[in-house]
Amino acid sequence: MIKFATWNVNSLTVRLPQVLEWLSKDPIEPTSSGVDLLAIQETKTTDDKFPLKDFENANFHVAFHGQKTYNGVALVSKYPLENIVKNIPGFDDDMARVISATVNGIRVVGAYFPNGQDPESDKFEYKMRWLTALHDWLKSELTQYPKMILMGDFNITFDARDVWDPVKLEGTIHCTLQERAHLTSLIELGFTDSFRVFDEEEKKYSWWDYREFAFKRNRGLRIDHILVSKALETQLTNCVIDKAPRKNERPSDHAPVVAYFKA
DNA sequence: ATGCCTCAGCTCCTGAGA
Repeated sequence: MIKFATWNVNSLTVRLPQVLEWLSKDPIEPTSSGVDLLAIQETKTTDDKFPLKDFENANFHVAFHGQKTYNGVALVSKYPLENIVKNIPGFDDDMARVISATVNGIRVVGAYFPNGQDPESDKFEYKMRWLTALHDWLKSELTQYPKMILMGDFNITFDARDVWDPVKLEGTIHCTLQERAHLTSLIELGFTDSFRVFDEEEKKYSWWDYREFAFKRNRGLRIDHILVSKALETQLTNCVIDKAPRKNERPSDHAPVVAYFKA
């Protein structure tokens, strides 16, 4: 059994105790061991301030790529991380959004997709360019690494099932046709949305606004995803969103997503 | 309501998140 997870922690400095606690046991079976690899987004810390020792003391290998105030990604793994690559090679970007490594023969790409803010904004235009660059890069990466997992905070919903009020939010950020077309392009490279292999229910989300008691009212979006390549999908046995950490006293606005694989 | 909550930082307000 191999367990891979993704979690936008909204500041690793604030969430470190929760992350270490969450890593200590399985999200479904508390008596079972914790995940083997966690992709973290929004560490919001520079590399010199990354809590390396805290993870090493807990026997984890880590790879991180951060910056001041915003963004920042990391991989936390029980197994050594090989061939670490930061960001999208060839794409000029001053934001720390992607980190990749190979673990047990599986290529792992952890990504914090741009938010986009508003479909009319410059940030949305950047999001579109970033998505094109990611697609083109992964197309060639897949030929080199048939077993690949692309996971993180995508900041895109697949369809109405991923949106608490699809009518009200139609065409707004995370729900536009342009964003979803890019997501479809990624899928067409040969990826599968792990969550929908097992869960076809509506109203299952990975993010809830801090305001208006959105979590309590389950007004959320499913924007955190684990995509697996065809060669890896044969090993996929389950995928769940763990809402438990969202109930913590000082939670991230995102919940972690976990995918399970047979060896 | 261009808000509501949370986080970081050139910190007592602002930008960004989603």
